[in-house]
Order: sequence, then C-alpha cells, then structure tokens
Amino acid sequence: MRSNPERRQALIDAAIEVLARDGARGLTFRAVDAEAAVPPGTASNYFANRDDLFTQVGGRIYERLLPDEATIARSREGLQDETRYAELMHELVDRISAFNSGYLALLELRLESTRRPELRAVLTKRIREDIDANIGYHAASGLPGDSTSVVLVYLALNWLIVERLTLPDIFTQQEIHELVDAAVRRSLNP
Amino acid sequence: MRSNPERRQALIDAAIEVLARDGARGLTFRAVDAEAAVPPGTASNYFANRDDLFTQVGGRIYERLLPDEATIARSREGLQDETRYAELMHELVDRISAFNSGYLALLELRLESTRRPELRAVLTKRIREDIDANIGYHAASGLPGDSTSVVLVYLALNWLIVERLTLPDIFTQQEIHELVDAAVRRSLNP
DNA sequence: AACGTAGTACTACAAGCGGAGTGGTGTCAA
DNA sequence: TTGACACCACTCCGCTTGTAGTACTACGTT
Repeated sequence: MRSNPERRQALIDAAIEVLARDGARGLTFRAVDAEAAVPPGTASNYFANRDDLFTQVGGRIYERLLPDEATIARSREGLQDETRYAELMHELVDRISAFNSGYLALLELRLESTRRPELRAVLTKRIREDIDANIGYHAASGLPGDSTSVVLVYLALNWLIVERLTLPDIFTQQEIHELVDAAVRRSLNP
Repeated sequence: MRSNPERRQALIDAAIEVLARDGARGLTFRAVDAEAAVPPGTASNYFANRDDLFTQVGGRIYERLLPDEATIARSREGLQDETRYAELMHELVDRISAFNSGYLALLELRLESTRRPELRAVLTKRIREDIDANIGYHAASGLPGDSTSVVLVYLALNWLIVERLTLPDIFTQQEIHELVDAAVRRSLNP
C-alpha cells in the first residue's frame, strides 16, 4: 500500500469524477487510473479493495462540497435578516450546482451505501455532523429561524438541486429562484 | 421482438428490483433474466437494447409509485384541513418508503438519465405531469395552501425519503414524523 | 378431428470486453 | 546501499451480448 498523499488525493478526486460520470458500478481501479492519467495498476497500490476506495471517497467528498473559508467569512457580513438568509441560500444552491460532479458523486455514494455498511457509517457521520453544524452556525449567526427551519430548508434545497442536476427541464431558473425564496420565507414561521 | 404483455411486465418489474439492488450499471439483460427467473436470453428478445430497457422501466416505474385508486378515493373523505393534509403526507411518505426498491430504482434512473437523453425525456415528462397533477388535485380538494406550498412539500418530502432510504440513521422515526408535520404547517404560510 | 402455421419459449454457442491482481524492473533520495 | 515508489506487462477470470437453432403451444382452417 503506497502512501504518497498528493497522489492519493489526486486519485480520490479522479474517483469523484468517475462516480459522477459512470456511476458507482463504473468506479473501478482501472477507470480511476485512466481518469487520473496514471499508469494502469496504480490505484490497486493505493486502495486495498473497492470497498476501501468507496469509503475514502466518502470521507473526502464532503469536504469538497463545503464552502471555503472565504465564503464563510463573507457570509457573516452585513445585516443578518431574512433577505440575507435567502441570499446565502441562493449562493449555496449555485455553488453546489456548480460543482456538479461532486453532488452527483455524493448521490451515487448514497445509493451505494445501501450495499456497503462501512460507507454508510462514514456518510452518516459526515452528514449528521454537517446538519448539526448548520444548525449551530445558524443559531449563532443571528439569522432568523429555529432548528426546524434550518432542516426544512436543507431538505427542500437538496431536492431542488437533485431536480436541477438530474432533470434540468422540470423547473426553470426562474422557478428555482422563487422556490429558494419561498422555502426560506415559509420555513421561518413556526 | 416478443410481445407477450404479462411477460414484458414481469421483466420490467424484475428490472426495477435489479436497479434498486445493483444500480444502473448492474441492469443487464442477464441480471433481469435471473431476477425474473426466466431462461437467459429472454430479456434480449423483449428489449431492443439497454437503452430501450431503461426507457421502458422509466415509463412504468412511476405508475407503481403512485397511489392506487382506493387510496385516492379515501383521501377525499373527511374534513379537508391542515391536519388532514399532514395525515395524507404521512401516508404518502410511508407508502413510498414501503415500496423501497421502487424509489431507489427511480433515483438510479434519475442518475442514469444524465447519460441517456431518451430516458431523461421520459422521466421529465412523467414527473412534470405528476407535479402538475398534484397541484391541480390539491387545488380541487379544498385543502389549504397554494401551488407553491404543494411544491415545497414535494421538495422536502422527497429528500426526507432519500434520507430515510439511504441513510436511515440520520433522522429518527420521531424526527421524520415531526418534519413532515412541520413541512406541511410551515409551507402553508404565504 | 387432423393439420398447418405463427408466435413464443428455451437452449446453446461464439466472441469479446474489461477488470483484478501481481511480479518484475527502473528510478530517485536518504 | 537500501527502501519506497512509479511504471509496465502479463495472466486469469467472470460476465455480457447477440444470435441461431430447436421445441413447444395455441389457434384457425379444412
């Protein structure tokens, strides 16, 4: 088992692209090799088996979907009211939709996790942490709304992104925009 | 190309199970044959190619996820208020979660549709029709809420089901119940 | 009632593809 | 010199497809 960290990371990032493009079943050592443009057989040296590959990808992908620190810092500026909240959610949807393959790969991982207990454990932990972090961050930010509203917005936006990425003709850009606004506004009233 | 309708339907239903269990890439003629317990080569005779198989499954699966007529009839009874609305949504979530493999298969199809234009067209049409039907049905039912609230509930419940089916430990049964209630209640606020 | 025919079920085969895993060799740096 | 890694090549294996050929069954015809 090799341990060159940059190479390992490059392989994992390549695996994310493969997942998004070819699906979970298409995630093979050889496909990762090809995507990362390294000689065939390389991925075999970095991951014990496919299960290992899946869990390592599961551990990494979530980091790449989260906002970078500059974005977080920026989000704390200005008046923290409902309008600002909606603005932040628009940015969130755009950011995640932009990293198209990352989100699709995460969906593939979710589906694959019905077959791989280890992967499911990793994803459950990551996602539960993320939800809790969102709730905590929200409470500290001064934005309006309670924990239930945070979760409701999380639910609605996730499916909205699924819709946008998998069947882009269901909702127009305009409708998506309005739905984000509505999700924020309506979730706030208890 | 054979045309025995029961057999074709049995093959498509088998394909749904295969999709849910093995993913889109695992949906091969042979796997369908095995799942349907028919001799190998049979599926080859009923579908021109894999693309054809995918689109036929896409056309059928949605029917199986919709409520049967008895359920629809029952939903029209009683006082059509917010409590009743929540009750109907609980039933919806339970019903879809119960047909586990159907929903997972639909997710697999959505992901696969990023690679198959024909399938995407079929799914887009079906789902758009379903959303519109929901809106129309809702308007006629006397239940509270406008079209935006219907779509918001649709979004939230879909992701809630994804969460429940793919990572069941994220939310407890209790939390899911409360989230359905909250989604209905809050979506009604204009 | 016997026959013929069409459609379907079943079986078998040939060929190809793609992946896994591993072992050997070259290379670089400590 | 030694150890870790990159690269390359080779073998084995499993699975899928597509089709051709044969057997069966039901139905309509005479």
